[in-house]
Amino acid sequence: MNTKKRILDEALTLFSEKGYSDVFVADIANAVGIKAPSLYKHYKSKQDIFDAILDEMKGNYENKASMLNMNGNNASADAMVFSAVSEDDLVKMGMGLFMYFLHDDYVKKFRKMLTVEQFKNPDLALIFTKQYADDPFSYQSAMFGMLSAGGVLKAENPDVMALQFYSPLFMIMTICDRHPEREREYIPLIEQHIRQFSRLYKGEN
Amino acid sequence: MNTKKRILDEALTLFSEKGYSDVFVADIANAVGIKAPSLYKHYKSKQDIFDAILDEMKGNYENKASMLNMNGNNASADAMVFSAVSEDDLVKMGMGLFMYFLHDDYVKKFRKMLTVEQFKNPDLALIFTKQYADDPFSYQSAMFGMLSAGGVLKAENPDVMALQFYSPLFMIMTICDRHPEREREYIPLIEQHIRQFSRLYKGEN
DNA sequence: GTCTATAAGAAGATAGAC
DNA sequence: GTCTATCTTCTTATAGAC
Repeated sequence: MNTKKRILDEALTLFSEKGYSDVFVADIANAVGIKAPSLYKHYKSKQDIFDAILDEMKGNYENKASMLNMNGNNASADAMVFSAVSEDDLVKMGMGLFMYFLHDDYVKKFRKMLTVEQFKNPDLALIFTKQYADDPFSYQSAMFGMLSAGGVLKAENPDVMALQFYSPLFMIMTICDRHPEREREYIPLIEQHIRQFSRLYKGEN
Repeated sequence: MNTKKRILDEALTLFSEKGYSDVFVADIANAVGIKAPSLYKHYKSKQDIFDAILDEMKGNYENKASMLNMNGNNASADAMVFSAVSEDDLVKMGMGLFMYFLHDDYVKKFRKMLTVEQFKNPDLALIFTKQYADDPFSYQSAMFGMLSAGGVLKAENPDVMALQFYSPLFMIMTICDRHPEREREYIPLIEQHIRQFSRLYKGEN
């Protein structure tokens, strides 16, 4: 891989663990296998590296979001697919979403960087909330709304349904970011949650 | 208030917003209203201030946890209190917990500091998970278990019930930490969540 | 594009007067 | 206990050879 791209990858890895300020230009260079001054041939400053990571992410996100049907723009189309949703379908969808967010290396590192930088940088706070709250809520709320309207699920507030479906996934993801070794303990709980959710909301038509 | 204590308060405020590394000794001194060198008469280093904040928190937590019945040690006693729990009781308990966590100035600042320092410091990661996951889960799981056993709520997995009850509170708290102005939008959703939860799990005896 | 050498400045901490 | 002055170290960034 070319050096310019490798700098971004190593910098993201370091920023996600130690935060922007505790990563020194020499650390990034060392991870790439060059000396610090060489790095300035590729980026004009440390801040420039950070900005390039953000730009790269913005390019990636819309693609991934639409791939995962997470952007809330096409929920009505997706609801057709889910109109005959079973408990197993919901488990598959929820576990797939959870596992992707939790294990995709790039997604995980970027989320951890957002986590530790969010209060210093309002832009990152907005990105975090959009990617991990607003977008999932908006998509899932639309989906549960359709499923309720179709009688597949009970006629309850779809915003609340989305909150109750997604929050456990989000919360356990944050725990696993801190303690990857506890993943084994929590994965079964996620599946039990989704099955219990499905049972509780099963329509009575 | 004495200077030694004020240093801790101002340092916590700064650490919670900017993280340990981006807060300079001069910033803390300035917030207190003294010059940086004076600060070394009270603490021997910047790290010493951070450690003192942690020690102070450890002294506070057990008291507050037992006050809030959050430590999971006396759930059986509390379940008696809740054995005749109504939807309004559950709303009161959930909203009280949420509002306390979200608005208590000290609790909020300490949580934000844990958030931004968690990946650098394994001790902080453990404290975060204990205070915001393990302790609430253990208490609530015991409580819902009792309420299920007493027929007040359906006989479902109490660990999952605790996860589904508490995760939305936790997740919305993290959103409000980033965007305090969105609190007005989310508080009604929290209440709707608790009422919907209560209705879904209401026992059929 | 990578290196060594180094400038420029920031930040933690100490010395010593008051 | 607070101050001014200062030391030391660390960190970003540049200069210039190869």
